[in-house]
Amino acid sequence: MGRAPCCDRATVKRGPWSPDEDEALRGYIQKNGTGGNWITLPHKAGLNRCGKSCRLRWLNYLRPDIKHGGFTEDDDTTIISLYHQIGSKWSVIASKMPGRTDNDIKNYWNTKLKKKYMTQQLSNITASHPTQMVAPQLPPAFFAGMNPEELVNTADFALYQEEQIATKYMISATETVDNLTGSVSDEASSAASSSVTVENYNCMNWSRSGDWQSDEFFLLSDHQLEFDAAYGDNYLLNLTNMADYWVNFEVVKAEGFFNSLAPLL
DNA sequence: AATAGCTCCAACCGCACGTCC
DNA sequence: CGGACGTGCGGTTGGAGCTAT
Repeated sequence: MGRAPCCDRATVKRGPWSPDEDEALRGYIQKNGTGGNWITLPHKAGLNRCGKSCRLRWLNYLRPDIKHGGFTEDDDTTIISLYHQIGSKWSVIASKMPGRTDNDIKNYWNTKLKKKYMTQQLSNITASHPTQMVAPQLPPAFFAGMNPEELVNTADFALYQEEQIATKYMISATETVDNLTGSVSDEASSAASSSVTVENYNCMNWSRSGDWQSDEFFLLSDHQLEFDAAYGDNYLLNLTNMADYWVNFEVVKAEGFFNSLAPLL
């Protein structure tokens, strides 16, 4: 059984806030503060709203000294740097940027900065990833030689799972980078201009032949970079080596390998 | 001018965590 | 100790406005 909702959705107002509601909330909080209880606040303020909705409206919009939009190049650099270090910890990132809300930064990231960041990272990858791939020494993986079943229920298993998934995508990403005949920036800007939503990246057939589409390119790059952000450059390097190996020598075996892992993933 | 596609962002949702009783 | 409750967070959605065809 799920947890009971914090308020009755059938009776409280939802959706966009009216100017009157904004004024009622602003006026009440400026006069009385939040009282440390958002659940009872809407009733006291004469608002037919959920407490969570009031809190969100105050923190993200009505609170004094909030900056909306107008992100500068310096802001971009700060956000990208922090994202690279800590990932999508929007509240932490917002805490480093006075006047900015986590929601604002998150939206800005998802609509603008993400593409900029990915383009930067892809440029780095292609610059450090020559077309002539080099077979790495074996074993290339962190967990090579270990029995996956032994990792089940251990703290490492989640990382192991992610490594397998990441490896799968690194293979595709490596192929993608190598298959690009035009410049990366051209491909990236082309992809960025078309908003592509792929609902389930697992549906991708990683071993299929044919030309790569821009959405696939970005999809793969996205995951590649997420893992990079999560585990750092060394992790990316290892995965790149793994991908090189599979792509160069073991494509067929790799497919079987991943199929055998499927029950564990 | 119509409309289909895209971008942007306010707001919602559900989960995790901390606190209180 | 554990259940109830409030809060904070990241992910996601819906729709208004904009742009391209």
